[in-house]
Amino acid sequence: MLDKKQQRKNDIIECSLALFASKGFYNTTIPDIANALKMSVGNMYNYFKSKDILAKEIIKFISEYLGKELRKINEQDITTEEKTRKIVEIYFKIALARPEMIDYFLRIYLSNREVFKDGCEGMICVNEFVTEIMIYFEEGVTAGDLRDQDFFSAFGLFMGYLGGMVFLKGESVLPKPLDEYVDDITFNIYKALSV
Amino acid sequence: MLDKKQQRKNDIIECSLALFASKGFYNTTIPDIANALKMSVGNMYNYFKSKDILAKEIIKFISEYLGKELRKINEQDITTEEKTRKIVEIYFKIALARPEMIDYFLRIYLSNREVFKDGCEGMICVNEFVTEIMIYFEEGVTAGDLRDQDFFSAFGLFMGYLGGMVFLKGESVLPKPLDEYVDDITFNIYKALSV
Amino acid sequence: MLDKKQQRKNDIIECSLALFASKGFYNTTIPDIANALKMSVGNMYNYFKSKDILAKEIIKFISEYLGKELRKINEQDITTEEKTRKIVEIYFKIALARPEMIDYFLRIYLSNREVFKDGCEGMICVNEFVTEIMIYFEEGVTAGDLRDQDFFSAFGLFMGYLGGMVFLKGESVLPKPLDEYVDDITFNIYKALSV
Amino acid sequence: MLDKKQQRKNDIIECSLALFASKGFYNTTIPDIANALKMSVGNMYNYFKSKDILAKEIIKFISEYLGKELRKINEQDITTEEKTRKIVEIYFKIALARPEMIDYFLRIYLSNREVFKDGCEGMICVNEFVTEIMIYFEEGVTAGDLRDQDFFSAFGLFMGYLGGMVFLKGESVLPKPLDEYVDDITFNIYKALSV
DNA sequence: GATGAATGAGCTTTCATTCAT
DNA sequence: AATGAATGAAAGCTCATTCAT
Repeated sequence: MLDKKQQRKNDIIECSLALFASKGFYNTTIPDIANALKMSVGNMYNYFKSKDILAKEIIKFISEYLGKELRKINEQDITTEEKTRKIVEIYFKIALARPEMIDYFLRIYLSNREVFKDGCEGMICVNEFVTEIMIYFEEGVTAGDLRDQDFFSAFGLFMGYLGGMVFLKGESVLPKPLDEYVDDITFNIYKALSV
Repeated sequence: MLDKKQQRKNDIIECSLALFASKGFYNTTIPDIANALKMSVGNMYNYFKSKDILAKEIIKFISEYLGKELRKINEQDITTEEKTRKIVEIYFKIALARPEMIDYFLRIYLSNREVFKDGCEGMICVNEFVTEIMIYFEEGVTAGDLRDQDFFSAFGLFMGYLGGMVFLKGESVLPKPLDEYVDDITFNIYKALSV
Repeated sequence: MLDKKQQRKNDIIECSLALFASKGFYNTTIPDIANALKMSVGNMYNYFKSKDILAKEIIKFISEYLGKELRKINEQDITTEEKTRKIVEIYFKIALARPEMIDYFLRIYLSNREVFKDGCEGMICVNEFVTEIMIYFEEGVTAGDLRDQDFFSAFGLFMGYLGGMVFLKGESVLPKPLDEYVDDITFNIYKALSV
Repeated sequence: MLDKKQQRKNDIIECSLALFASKGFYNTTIPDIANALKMSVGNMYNYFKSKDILAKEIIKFISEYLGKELRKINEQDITTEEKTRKIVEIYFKIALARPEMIDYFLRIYLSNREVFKDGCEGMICVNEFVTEIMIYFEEGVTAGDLRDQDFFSAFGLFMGYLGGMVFLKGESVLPKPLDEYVDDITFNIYKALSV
């Protein structure tokens, strides 16, 4: 039974993640979600006590997902430069295969402070993901590949850059598909961060 | 009279810019704005036919403002590296002095596609600002300072990075004030983009 | 204009007073009231910011109404016994002519503490009415007609008694019309309270 | 088994009595009650077919309880005046020891006509209690102690008075504890009702 | 140009009750 | 008897927009 309820929660998360990402938080209503799930509105509230709480669970879900992917890369026995490329690759791969995840991150989570104010202070709800970037960075420094600078300065570059590219993609202004930028971007990032 | 009307429009833009940036688009109501301006709700509609139109005028206003600042830099007779630094500086300076502008750009414009869909396709409403970055980049390439790569690849790095840092600032996770990052960031960007 | 808005507020108070008294607070909805007034739901909220606030305004309205009636009696130059009878009479008269007032007092105000908790602590919202009873009592004592006892002991008797009778009337268990009880009740009260 | 079921019904009654009295009928949900009893919502309905029915069973329960206490007094071989005092005493004693009972009576039963409409017409559900007051009154008259007046006139005085005092207590406006009013109140009531 | 009352659709959330297990 | 997920109608309240003045 526990499993079944958890499965249902997951369904709701996946479904509302897609809806929020594509229509925005305030333009997606609980009836919209319930409808898409062929579930009654009232029953939704048996799983998530409020729309805000649902939104927070989603970002945690995404952070865990991204974190796991990054962990796989961090665990590989490859050079920092190769890791850099793989991170760029996986980010764009996810942006392609599951665009709702990156979109949610960029457009819902980052932009609706008021929703995430209570319970996601700082980077709590996104901790799993940030941690892996931190590990990537610190191991790179330890290995003598990356310059030892303020972590956030490096983090801002890496993630701002990738996010920015996905934004541009979303605006349909990129002349080439995202994956054709991997070389350039990896090169730029590594050039910027390396010793 | 025309001037007076234009002045009034400007007041509305400045006021709603501040409100949208701090509370979000959907959490700022027309009565909120009217109230802040000590103006009647109905009268607001004599100046802007709808909330969405107002939002679009605001982003144009910001783009023009930022564009002008960048133009001043582009017009200076300094090295590309110096320009790079000055752009970083002015961006952070504005983020400090008029945070609502950068916030609006990052949290309202970039995140509420549905609002800007009709009328701000591509980068139309933000054209003035993007153009200056393009000029900076192309002149840098012409001067032999910057590598000749896809513009958006460079744009994404530059703007994604700066935006990312302001986001981090907003989340209060940065250990140092923004301006203390200028050196690092300028260095990283220039390192990434230079030949 | 001020007058017109005040008039409208009054209409709403009178109408919702009647509805609350007859159907109960929780069984009367804002749409019910709006409907009865041929007014839109949204517009109701231009006059009263919430259902609770409306409920509080109503009890103040009633208290003022009752207070004024009692004041007229207190101001008369008659014996305490005659005043006693007149108070009983006016109470029953109002219970007959405007039963919603007494009903609201007994069934809405006294029974829904949670609604009146904030803003009507103690007897604030009912002050006008209680004050007059207090005056009646103290003048009676001063005149040497009433025993000098704890005010609330006298107040509880007087008002509990009258309220109780109206309750019984509401339950349709009284064999006679209310006004035929005036003699008995006046006699009992005066007998109880007099020296 | 039957006994066990009856015991369970009793538990539900006691528990929901407390909840209704403290939070109000409409602010107490079936899940609230089920929760407090560590029982499932569905199972509650095996014992009481609806919330309204539960409410009616509760008032009967209270009436029986109060009735029994009064009966004990009526059966004693004491003067009417002594009986009067003992009734006041027991009423306040219960208001102190089991305030939920008196509160339920005053705030739930008397104020939510719509709930008790079908099944508790007149004073059916409260019959046990009223009967004892009637016996007290009639025996007092027979004994030559009380004036022979309309029963309800006397009942309203007695019960309205006591209820009023408990209301005042609930509003925290009484300067003294309830039991210190026993003398005054007994005196007033007996003075009013006696020949 | 200016006011603000009025509209009404729509939102989030609640809850008595049912029913499959 | 017991569980608790599911239903769905309805509640309080909001707000972009209109319009009579």
